Amino acid sequence: MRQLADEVGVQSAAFYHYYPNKQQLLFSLMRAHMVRLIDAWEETSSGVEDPVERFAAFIRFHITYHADRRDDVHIGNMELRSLNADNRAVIVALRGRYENSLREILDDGLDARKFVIDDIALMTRAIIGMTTGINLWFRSDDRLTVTEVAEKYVQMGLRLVGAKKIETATTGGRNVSVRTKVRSF
Amino acid sequence: MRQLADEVGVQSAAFYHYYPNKQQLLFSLMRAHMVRLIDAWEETSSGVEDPVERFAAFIRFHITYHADRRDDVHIGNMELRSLNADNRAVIVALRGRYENSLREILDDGLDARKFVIDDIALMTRAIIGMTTGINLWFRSDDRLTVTEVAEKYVQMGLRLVGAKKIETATTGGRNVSVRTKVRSF
DNA sequence: GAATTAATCGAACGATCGTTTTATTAACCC
DNA sequence: GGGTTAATAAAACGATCGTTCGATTAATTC
Repeated sequence: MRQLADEVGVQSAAFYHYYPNKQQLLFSLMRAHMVRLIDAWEETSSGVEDPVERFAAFIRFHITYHADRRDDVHIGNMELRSLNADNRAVIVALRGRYENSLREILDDGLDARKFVIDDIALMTRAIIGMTTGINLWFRSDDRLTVTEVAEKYVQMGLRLVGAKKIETATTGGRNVSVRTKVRSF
Repeated sequence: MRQLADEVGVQSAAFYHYYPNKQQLLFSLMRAHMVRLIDAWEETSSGVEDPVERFAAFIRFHITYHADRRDDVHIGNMELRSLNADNRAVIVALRGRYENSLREILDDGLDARKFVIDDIALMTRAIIGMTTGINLWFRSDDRLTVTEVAEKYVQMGLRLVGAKKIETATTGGRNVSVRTKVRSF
């Protein structure tokens, strides 16, 4: 708390005027993050109807959002264990709501026979896992920009759900297929 | 330290006979875990030559190992930040070695024209992310056993790397395609 | 502009932290 | 079986933790 207060330029006691304790402060931060995430996706996705495009938009959104707000996401993922049972349940529920929006896309795409998916629940988790992993390694000064990474993940995602290659107006028609075979790790 | 000592049934001071401090204790645990992981994979994979089968074996191994040793893996992933720079570098290097073994499989499969991959580095990370995410949600009393989950992930993985469906002697010829469309989340 | 409330400070509280000290018991060696 | 080393215990150390207290300053209200 003293460290946080320092960074804000205030005494640690001042915090307790706004939050009853450390737990509540953390919880507020995490809930605010989740709400922002959900809102941002709903805004981004509004108007995109086709399941395939919606799916592509989701991956694009998820990756860029996670890359832009590394700290929020990191705390959101790592500090779940520091929440008490009640607070954790709230955050987990919000996360579930977010992940559900992906699942619904998969459902719709399946109904529209645009996707070929064996197990929707698993596919949802696979895609969330695949795209969230980004946060562990992505640095903006790497060989690829966020947008490039996102676009490559969209392609991988489409393959994963068994969609035909997307003919894109949204991505500007550049159906990139650059072969960047880099062996160094 | 007192809590750990309690669980071992000993006084906290006794620990300091074996480890100079808490940092070293954590580091030893994490390094031991990584070494076990790498060794286990090398044992499992020895003798499997075909890139496609090797790839399937990797996913199968990764998932079952992670499901069996949830605690080790959880500490390995979550406590990296608690290591000092030097120790962290060692663990990260070991993790890199492990992930490299997947990358080599992808390289080989690409050379043998068994895979279609745009960006090997990204594909490696996508697969690692996708399969490691398991740990966040898998519980052994879920609707699927570890083996079933692993097999489904193998199928998703094969799709991701653009491999033709695997004609399996190793999986016992059961080319399962059960359609478990479950809508509840 | 006096009264009230909000916001902050400096200092302290008790609890807990990683670690050390000192002493005692157990195991091993020639 | 006496001497040495290994292993543990009990107690304490100083540092840091989250939080509270009492006092002071800033802002707002009527």
